[in-house]
Amino acid sequence: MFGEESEQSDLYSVSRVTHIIYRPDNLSLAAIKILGMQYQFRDIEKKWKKIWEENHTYRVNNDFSRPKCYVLDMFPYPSGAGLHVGHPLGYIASDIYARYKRLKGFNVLHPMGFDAFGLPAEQYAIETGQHPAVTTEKNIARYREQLDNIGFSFDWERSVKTSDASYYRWTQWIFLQLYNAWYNPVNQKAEPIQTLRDQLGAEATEVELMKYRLAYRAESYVNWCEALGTVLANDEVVNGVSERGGHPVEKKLLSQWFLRITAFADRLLTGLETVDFPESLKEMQRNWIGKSEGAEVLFSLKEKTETLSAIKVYTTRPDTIFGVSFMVLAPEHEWVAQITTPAQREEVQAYQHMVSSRSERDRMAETKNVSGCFTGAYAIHPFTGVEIPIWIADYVLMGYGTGAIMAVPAGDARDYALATKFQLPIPAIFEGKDISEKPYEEKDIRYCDSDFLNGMNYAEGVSRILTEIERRTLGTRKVNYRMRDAGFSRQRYWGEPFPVLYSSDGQPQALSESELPLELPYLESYSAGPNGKGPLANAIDWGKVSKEGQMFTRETDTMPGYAGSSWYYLRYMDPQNQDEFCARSVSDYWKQVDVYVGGAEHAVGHLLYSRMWCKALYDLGYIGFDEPYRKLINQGMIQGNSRLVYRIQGTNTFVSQGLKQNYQTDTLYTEYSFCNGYELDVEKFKQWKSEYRDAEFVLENGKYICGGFVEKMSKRLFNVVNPDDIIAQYGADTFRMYEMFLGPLEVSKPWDTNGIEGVHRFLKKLWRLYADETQGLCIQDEEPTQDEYKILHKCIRKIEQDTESFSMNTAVSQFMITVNELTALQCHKRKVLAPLAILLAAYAPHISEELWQLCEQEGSVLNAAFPVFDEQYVRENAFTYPIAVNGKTRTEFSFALDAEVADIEQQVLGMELVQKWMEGKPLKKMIFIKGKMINLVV
RNA sequence: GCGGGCGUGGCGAAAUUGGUAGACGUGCUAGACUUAGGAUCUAGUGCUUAACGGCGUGGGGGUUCGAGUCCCUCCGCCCGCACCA
Repeated sequence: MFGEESEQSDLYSVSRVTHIIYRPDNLSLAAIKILGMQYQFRDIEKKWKKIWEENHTYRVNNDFSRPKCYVLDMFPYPSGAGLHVGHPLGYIASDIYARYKRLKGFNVLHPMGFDAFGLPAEQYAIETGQHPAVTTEKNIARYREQLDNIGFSFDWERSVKTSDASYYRWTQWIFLQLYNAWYNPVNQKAEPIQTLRDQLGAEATEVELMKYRLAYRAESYVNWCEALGTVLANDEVVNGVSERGGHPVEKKLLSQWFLRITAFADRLLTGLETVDFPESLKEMQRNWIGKSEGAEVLFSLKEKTETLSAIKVYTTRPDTIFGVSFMVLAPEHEWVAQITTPAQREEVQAYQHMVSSRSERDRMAETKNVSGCFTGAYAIHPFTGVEIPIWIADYVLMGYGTGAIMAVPAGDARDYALATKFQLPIPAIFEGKDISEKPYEEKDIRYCDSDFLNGMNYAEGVSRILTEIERRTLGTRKVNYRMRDAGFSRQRYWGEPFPVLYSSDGQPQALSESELPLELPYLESYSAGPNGKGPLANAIDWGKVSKEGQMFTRETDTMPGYAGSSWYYLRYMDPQNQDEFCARSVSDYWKQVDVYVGGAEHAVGHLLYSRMWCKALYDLGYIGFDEPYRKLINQGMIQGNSRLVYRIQGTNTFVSQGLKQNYQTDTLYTEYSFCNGYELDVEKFKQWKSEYRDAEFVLENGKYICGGFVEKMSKRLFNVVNPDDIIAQYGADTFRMYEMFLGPLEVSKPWDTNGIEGVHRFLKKLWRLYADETQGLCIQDEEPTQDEYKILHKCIRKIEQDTESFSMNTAVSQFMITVNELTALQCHKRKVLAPLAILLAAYAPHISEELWQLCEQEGSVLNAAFPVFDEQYVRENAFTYPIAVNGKTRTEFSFALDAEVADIEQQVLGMELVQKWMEGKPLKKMIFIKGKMINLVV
């Protein structure tokens, strides 16, 4: 029987954590009691903040003897707007998890830093007219202050800023490693460029090597954004406009640095199977990588030219080759000029001009209408020998496959559309499928009019045709990826300078490691340089370097925002290291990030790039793992709850929402903070803006009721809620618990200030279990009853389960239930309340510490161990009623804890009834809940 | 169009993963204590019915002793991708 062995102390005093986080030598217990017997959250939080800071409570040691846990948040851009209540949501969840794991005895790495380089910081600096270095520092200070308010357990001594030279020195260093490496397709890994030199022999030129380097320079069409004056990566362009600011983006041919991420495409794909990411995010990455398997097939030209004898197409449906009735090239394809007949030249050029003059956006909008133009040239079908006209059309993209396709109108919607529009033949090749209205794109087919494929199904057809194509050397199997190499140059000031020099002939030359960091020069003006160059081009002196008697110029572009964030999780492990980006022995200890919490918007940007960097560093032997994040959680957004008022047109009179249909009104935004729910505080509103000072109001039931809806939290919409205000009013502990209570972490939900009262009330109620407002401490030393232990253990189990699974919302509910139950029993017993204080440590750390002291426990709650859930007790009290044991039972001991004592008589009665009903069939097991039969196993 | 996810009270949401649907919190309604209360406490609160009861997890169908949960189908919403051959 539980409770008789006097082992209760083990429930909470097991100190498996060896290092002492805090010992309150400097505080007498008497002094603590005087703090007041009301829940004085301001004093409590101030006090513990100070103690934690003075004692470096959250300092993390690289103590290799202990099991590790790495809990990471996506670090923020320190923007000028500061934090709103939505930003810390994920941080709170990860902090709870980190604190919980610490109580469980893990050495927990839980750092925070700042992604200080990049476009947003520079744009903000431009807007405010200050130097980015200044605004960044200022913004960071503000972020830091706001974050500290919330009571996070970050080890700030490990903090990184991507814009610090001591940090970007290593960003540049990794860039050089990528530059000095290539992807060996035979070994399927990145290797030092030397192994390529060995293969190519002594005559390998720099130009040739550049075609293999993982960081390489090439001339290519890139996304050029005129308004931002810079190149953007594919993931920074959304629907044809820039992600930042929504400016138009066009294709421009430029010489740029790229990362050869495509070399890792297959591993980025297969690696997804080894990590615990949300399925939707994995799917996004799979789509972005866009692997497709097919074949490249050669179609000889009828009229061969000097340089071109055949058109190479890429297809994923080689099985439909007998349905080819024409071919299509991308309009900008270099072959077009070579094959176009004189008769068609004018028409083709007009079409090419039309296509190239359209913006990305126009082109996207035009997806419904097909257009195209005949080149006059013909190819020969490799199997039938039939002549096939060659067209150009803009639905064929230069950047994918070979930029040329074989058109099968019977099986492809776009080919079908073009064929219909220009009355090209649509050969039927699928038995019994009607293609008079639309093509047939499904794969449940049998072929007809397809020579040796006739009668086969899809699987047989594909296999046969591929064999045949390769046997006749008409082409090869080919895997294609939609993903492109990542543009790595930005014509910007606020980023990492490239550690390269250019000789007079334009050849890049890497700086040596001893020359790092190449510091970003301080510029007075960071406006764009000449000829579409970045601001660094204005730093004339900086840009010229004399070395060993030769003149060099520096790269004036900088690295993109994602450079620094691609490896920061490694720097946290060993942030002070002057000699390496991270010592191998240290990264071998911390290894992967165990839990990474952040927004889904980084799905195809940061998360792909950092996975690629990780793989490259792994291949080159710098780290011992090739996936950076073991588990990823996407927290939802907290949305704004906008409030609207209705002004009668042409007046300064505002009418309550319920009455507005009687008037002609304009709808205006008002501050969310002026409202209690939907009720407007009229006085606050009047004082808001001078134009409202004399405003009048038409009320309903004496109240002004606002309209409202949910949208993005933004200053512009007056729906921003600052965590500082909430914390000033309710305290950090209430704020933390409320954000968790709002709903599941992954789900987006609107902020609602009203609901916070309930959580605050809970903490006050909790406090009253320990201390009475009038009579002071009320903790008792009596032995708890069985019921009281039940309540505690139910809570231990639930908090443990919920915290492990990031279901913080139900964990908070459980705390409320527990406190309600203990209050009802008027339980003030130390042996229940002390472990309860520990259970709360992860969620509401300040009050947890305070309550622990009220229990007159030595040391810090953060040094205690998580209470142990007593399985034995629960097993012995299971209320299942086995008739016979056979196989699986649905009843676990977990259910039994909640059950009231089952009424045995009722069970026996139920059993008799069931046996009657079963008419003698063998009954092996019955399962009861509270005396009611609910399941039998037969 | 393709892919992923979702649909439960006035609202945010629970539901031991197939086992008493709506825990917990808000909101609302009473009441207690109060000079007062935006403090605190107690009770009630899915719909319907005077009551017994009946009906309830987007609609319809199915599997099962039993379905919010599994299957089929329709409807609605959200997110991602979108001429990728």
